[in-house]
Amino acid sequence: MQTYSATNGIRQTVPAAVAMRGAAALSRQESPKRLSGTRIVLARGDELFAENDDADFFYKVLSGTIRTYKLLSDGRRQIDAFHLAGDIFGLEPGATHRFSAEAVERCEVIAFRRCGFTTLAADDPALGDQLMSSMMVNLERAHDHMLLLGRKTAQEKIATFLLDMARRVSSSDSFELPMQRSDIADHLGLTIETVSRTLTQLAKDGIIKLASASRSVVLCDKAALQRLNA
Amino acid sequence: MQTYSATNGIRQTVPAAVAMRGAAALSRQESPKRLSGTRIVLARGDELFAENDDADFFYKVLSGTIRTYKLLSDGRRQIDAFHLAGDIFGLEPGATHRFSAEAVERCEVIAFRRCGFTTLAADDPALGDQLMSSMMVNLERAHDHMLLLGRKTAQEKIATFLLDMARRVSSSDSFELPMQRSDIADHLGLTIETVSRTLTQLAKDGIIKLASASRSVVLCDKAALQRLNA
DNA sequence: CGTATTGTTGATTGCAATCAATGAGAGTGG
DNA sequence: CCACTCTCATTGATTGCAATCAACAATACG
Repeated sequence: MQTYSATNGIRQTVPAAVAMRGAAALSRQESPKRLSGTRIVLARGDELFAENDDADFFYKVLSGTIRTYKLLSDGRRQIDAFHLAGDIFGLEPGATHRFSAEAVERCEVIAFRRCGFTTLAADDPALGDQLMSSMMVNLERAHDHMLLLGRKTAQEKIATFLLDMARRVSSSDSFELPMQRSDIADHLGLTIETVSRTLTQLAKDGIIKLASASRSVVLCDKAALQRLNA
Repeated sequence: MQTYSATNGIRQTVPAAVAMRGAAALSRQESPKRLSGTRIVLARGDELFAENDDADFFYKVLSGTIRTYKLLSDGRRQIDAFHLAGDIFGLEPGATHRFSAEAVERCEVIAFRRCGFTTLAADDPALGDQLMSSMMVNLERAHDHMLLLGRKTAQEKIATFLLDMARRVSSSDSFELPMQRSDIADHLGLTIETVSRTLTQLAKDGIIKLASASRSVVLCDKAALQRLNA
C-alpha cells in the first residue's frame, strides 16, 4: 500500500491523483520490445514507496531529489541516501522494499518493472551493465557513508556532506541545498541543532557562506573542507 | 600490490608462499568453459587486498571470516562488514578497491577474475543472477548498518550485532565470536571499552552469557535483545 | 496579515569517549 | 615448570561532544 508521511507525522494514503498519473503513463508508454518505464511526477513530500511495500519496480531519477530512509519503532530516522538525476535505486534482493522513498522536492522519476535479471540483461546487455554498475556505485556510497556515520565528528560529517553535494548538484562551488536541516541531520546521524550550529561555525570561520534563505551555500575554502574530510 | 598488516602495524609484502599458492591454483584450475576461481588460504591477520589496489578480482568466502574496512588519515577505522562462508565481496564499479580486506581468522576464499559483467552473465546466467543478488544483499546489509551507526545507542548496537551474528554463524543461540573487541568496536562505531562494558551489562542483566574466554556467547533472552533491536 | 513551518541560538544534560590501571590468557624461552 | 612478555579484555574515574530542553527569529504560505 502506498502511503506518505503527512506533515503532522500521520501516515496517509497517497492522493489518488498521484496513483492515477502513474497508471496513465504506464499504459501510454509501455512497449513490448524494449524495457521502458513509467514516468511519475512527485510533489514535495510525496511518498514513492514505503518499507515492506512490494518491490515490483525500481526507479531512476530524471529530476529532483529522492530520499530513501529507514525508521526505528520510536521514529528515529536514518536517511541512507539522497538520489539525484541519473541515480537508480529501489532494486531489492527480496520481494519487498526494505526502506521507504519520498520526494524531497518536486521530482520526476521513471519506474521500471523488475524482472529476472538475466532475462533483462540478455534483452538489453547495456542496461544490464548499467544496473550492475549502479548497484556497485550505491554500495560504494554506502561504504563511504558508513565511515562517516561511524567515525567522523559533526564538523567532518558536514564538510564531507557539503563537498559531496557540491560535486553532485553543481559544477561550481555555489549551489542550492534541495533538502531541509532535518533531512541533513537524519542523513548524517546528527540533530538539526548540531547541523545548524556547525554550518554557522563554518560560515563564521569563512570556510563557507550561507545566504539568508540558508538553503544556498558557497564553498569559499574548499581546501579547508577537504582537510576536514580526510 | 598485495600486502598484509603485520602485528607490529608495518605493512609488508605477502609471504611468497601465499602468492605462489594462488598462482599454482590458478593454472591448475582455470578452465575456458566455466568461470572458475583461484583458491587462497589466509592466516589470521593476512591482508587480501588494500584500498587503492587494482580490483582485478572479486572474492567468495569458503570458510572463515573476512573484514572489509576503510581508514581515515589519522587511523580511525570503520569495518563495513564481516564476510562469512558463502558471502561475495570486493566487486567494484571502478578499477581499484575502495576498501581493504583482511582475514579475521584462518580463511579460505576463492578469487574470481573480474570481467565484463554481461559477457560473464551470458556465459553463465546463474552466476550473473547470483552476483547481482549478492550485490543487493550487501547493499541491504549496508542500509541496515547505516541505521545502526547513525541512530542506535550502544546497547542497541550490541543487541543488533549479537542477533545478527547468531543468525549468520550458528543455528543455535550459542556461538563463538570470530573477531576480537576492537573489530566489534570498529564495526559498530564504538570504542572497545564501551563494547566490553555493554556486553558485561547484558550479562549482568541475564540477557546473555559470556564464557571466561569471552569469545563464546549464549543468547539467554533473545526476546529482550529483539526489543532492543527494534 | 496571521499562522505554521523551518532555522538559529543558548543553557544544560548525558552518553559514550578518553585516560588510566589492572586482570587474564597465550605463547616463549630460560 | 615457571617467570616473563605480549596481546586482549575488563573496570574505574573523568572529560567532552553532541543531544536535549527551551526560547526565539525568520521565512513561507494561505
